[in-house]
Amino acid sequence: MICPAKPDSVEFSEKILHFYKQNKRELPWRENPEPYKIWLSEIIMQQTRIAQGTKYYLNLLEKYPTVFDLAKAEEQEILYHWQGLGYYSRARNLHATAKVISEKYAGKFPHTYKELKNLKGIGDYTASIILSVCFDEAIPAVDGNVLRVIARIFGIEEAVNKTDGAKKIKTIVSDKISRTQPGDFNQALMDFGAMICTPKSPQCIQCPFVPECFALQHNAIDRLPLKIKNKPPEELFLYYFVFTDKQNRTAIKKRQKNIWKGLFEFPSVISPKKLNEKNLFSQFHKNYPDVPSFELSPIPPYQKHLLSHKKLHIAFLEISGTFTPTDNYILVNQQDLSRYPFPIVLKKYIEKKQGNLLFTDKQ
DNA sequence: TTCCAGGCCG
DNA sequence: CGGCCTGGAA
Repeated sequence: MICPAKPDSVEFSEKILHFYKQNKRELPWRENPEPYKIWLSEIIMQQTRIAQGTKYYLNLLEKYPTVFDLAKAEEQEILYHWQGLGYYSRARNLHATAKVISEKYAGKFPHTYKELKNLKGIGDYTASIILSVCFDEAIPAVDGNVLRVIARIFGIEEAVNKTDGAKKIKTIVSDKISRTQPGDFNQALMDFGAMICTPKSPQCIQCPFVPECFALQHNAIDRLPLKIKNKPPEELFLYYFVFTDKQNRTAIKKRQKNIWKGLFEFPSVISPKKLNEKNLFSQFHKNYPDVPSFELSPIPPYQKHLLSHKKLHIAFLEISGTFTPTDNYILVNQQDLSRYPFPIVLKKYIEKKQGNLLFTDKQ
């Protein structure tokens, strides 16, 4: 007896591929998908909106047309081009992997999941998308969009940001994935999630899965996918000391660890609690005993800056005086600050300050 | 003003 | 499983 193919499996894949054919987003790295471009774009697009990431993709591809160019570059230069994109470990890992690809693999990306995953910055999702899009391997690439789409259509009640829920979803996609066009299938699911099955107010009116969608039938669109909330971020007070000496120089230093690792910052005092001027001043001199004493002006208003796990309150103290460089501090001319990679809050502060300087110069 | 989305690493 | 960043939406 002949066993008919599971109708729903064929149908799911056909529906999503049909959607993709009609609605595929035209993205620069999709035009002619080489592994280098797919990899570069995927690393950039992790945790990033397409609109923001595309600018960085085009710029980085222009600066580094091949994996060899990227491998040859200085890490600091890559971080410079990465400024403002956040999650800077992606840029450091990008560089490390470019070196491995160009040296160990002669510039060609490996074709196995295991080898790809061993490369820094390439996790399950990115390995899978490279394999399916570039090498036609039928392996599911599950990103946040896919988690949402599958959780809704198939009624997955487990939290999708926990191992159980994610595993369940991966199993479903493994079953549904098109064996003939796995790359298109994976990208189709993500586009569908980004365009139709959106986090808030999804466009169910345009959805081809209305008849079978669990969430729609059970009035669970707002409930699914379930996510367990993280604990609220810890508060942190960050005091930056922006020195201007007689030669118009400012002290900066590369961060060695934790937040913004690899980027530059000013001498600082960090405290879990708000400090008054007296405590701040003594804390500063404890951190930098060699720096001559100076007049401390009142603490200016704090700027809030939210990270996923920390709530920063930042104050910039502008000091007229000399900073004696200790450990890795360097003295940089004010107008050259923009050559160094800074976190976005500092970059904006510097730009504003330089704008002010230009303005006062013209007076 | 707050809330939230989005993969990888150690 | 906690740490890592930013900008856009609510």
